[in-house]
Amino acid sequence: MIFSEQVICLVRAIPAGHVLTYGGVAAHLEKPRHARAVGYALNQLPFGTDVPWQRVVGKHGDQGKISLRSFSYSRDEQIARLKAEGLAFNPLQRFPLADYLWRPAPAEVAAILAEGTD
DNA sequence: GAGATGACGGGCT
DNA sequence: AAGCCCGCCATCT
Repeated sequence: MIFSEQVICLVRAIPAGHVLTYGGVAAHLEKPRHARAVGYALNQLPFGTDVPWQRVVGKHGDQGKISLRSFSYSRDEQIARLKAEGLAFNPLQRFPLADYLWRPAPAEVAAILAEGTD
């Protein structure tokens, strides 16, 4: 299973109402410096995919932020989806990561990746 | 195989 | 506080 497949597999397992940062996804895959590669992997998702890509956000200190450099969906679209899942954004369109970060146990992550392998 | 690209992140200005 | 720069890596050309 190549890196981008692991990324998609893990992102699909993020529960509604929770988020992961790009670097966080990479960290769970035991490759903490692969944040950019995570973004690259999500970029390959087709429009209308069932993968909850909106749950992967940028990290800005202790705040989560939707700051896309280029993306087919609009920034508002991602924020709207997250609000629908219960996230409360600041006026600055940011939110405290600590309140919504998904924290799966390493064993749980391993199990999720194992399922994806099939 | 070498150079360019990108849904990143941290540090410095 | 907002932006620029640079290092990071998987992929694409």
